[in-house]
Amino acid sequence: MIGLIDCNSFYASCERVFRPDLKGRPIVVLSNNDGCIVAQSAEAKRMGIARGAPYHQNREFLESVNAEVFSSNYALYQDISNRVMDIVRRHVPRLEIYSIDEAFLFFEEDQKREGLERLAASLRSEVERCTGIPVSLGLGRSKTLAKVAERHSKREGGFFLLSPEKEEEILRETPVHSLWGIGRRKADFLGSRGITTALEFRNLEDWWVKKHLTVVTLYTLWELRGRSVISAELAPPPRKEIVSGITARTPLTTLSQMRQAMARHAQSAAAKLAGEKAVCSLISVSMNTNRFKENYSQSYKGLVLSRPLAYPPDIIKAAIDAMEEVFRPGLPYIRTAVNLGGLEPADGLEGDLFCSEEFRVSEERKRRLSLAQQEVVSRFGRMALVSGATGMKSKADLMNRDYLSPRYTTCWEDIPSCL
DNA sequence: TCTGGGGTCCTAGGACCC
DNA sequence: TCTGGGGTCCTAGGACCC
Repeated sequence: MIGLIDCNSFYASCERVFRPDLKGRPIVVLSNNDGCIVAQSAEAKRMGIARGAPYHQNREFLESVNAEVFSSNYALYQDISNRVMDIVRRHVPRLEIYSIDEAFLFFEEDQKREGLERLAASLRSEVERCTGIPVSLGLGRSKTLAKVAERHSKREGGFFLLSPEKEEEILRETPVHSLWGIGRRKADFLGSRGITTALEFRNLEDWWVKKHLTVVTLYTLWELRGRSVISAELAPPPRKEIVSGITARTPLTTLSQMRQAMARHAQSAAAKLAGEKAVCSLISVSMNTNRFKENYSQSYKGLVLSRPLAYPPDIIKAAIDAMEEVFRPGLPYIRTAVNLGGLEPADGLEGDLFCSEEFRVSEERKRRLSLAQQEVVSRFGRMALVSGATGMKSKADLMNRDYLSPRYTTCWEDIPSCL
């Protein structure tokens, strides 16, 4: 049996942990820049507030129902997530952390129903007691069925074990668009062929799904039939790319503004790369104008690097060079991003047999400088040592976060106090 | 005025090679 | 008149997830 544990309305629940006065009140959490609604408490969901809706279109309604609004506080959410996952791991050692608020749990084949129910009950109560976060748990024969079970558990008080005998009944009442891996486009396509429930989808023939949809959708079909084909990733797989980007409040139109923006993204991406102990061999930059306005335009440039890079100033220079090739002065760019690809472990790198002694010395110097920079940053904070090319501003400085809650658990100044 | 960000995987099509 | 075929690699774009 495979379980899926999910933190209920995670971001909203995190905000409520330190604000018990918000019990019973609708809460919404906004995306970066306070742009969209990305999480809602159960109360807000019941009022019909949709995930992904632009905040500015819902502001009046939210005020009218006395909703509490928060900017995203990822430092807080990630820390609480770590605490939740530590507790879950103590009960079920074989777990795969799937996202900030979800994990798959893998149980022995022969585990009895009563044992699973007992385990689920103690797991759920301990997580809530120790962290303040309510969680729900669903179990099924595959990851996809565990997702279905978890969704159904919301109606069953937070736990549901989807046994094979119950699958047909539950899949009949599960809309096909709510399945894991079936998004809007695929649901629309299936709907146009008269397929609206998970059961109708499960009864399709393999060749038809492969022909009209993708092989991934075929895996979803097999999983619904109880064949577990989406594998368990008990250790996090190495990352394949790193993206750093932001949507600016006011358009960037000059080359010097764009150089600084790209330097900031490149620096932040390079820091993540160092955290992964990896090097990159592809770098690309993209610049987009407002996609909701006329004359939407995007500029993109990818570079295949002649040798892998890890040294932040090298990455910053490559990003700026790529940007300058496609930058069009005067266009009102608002979205800018740097993407590092072709990631490989830094220690697996082979030296160049034919490189000069001078080159070897300079590479060694860069390596030691990078280590020193990481040391400074880890001790004095991310902005303690930055490239001058960034204009000495961080991404966070440029973001709009009007409703940010304190970093209660990760910052000395923000620790709650009753004095 | 305001409409996110960071990931993964798949597919189609072009370039290139033998 | 007729203009191979199969493999690989890369890129761009689409779809999906949270």
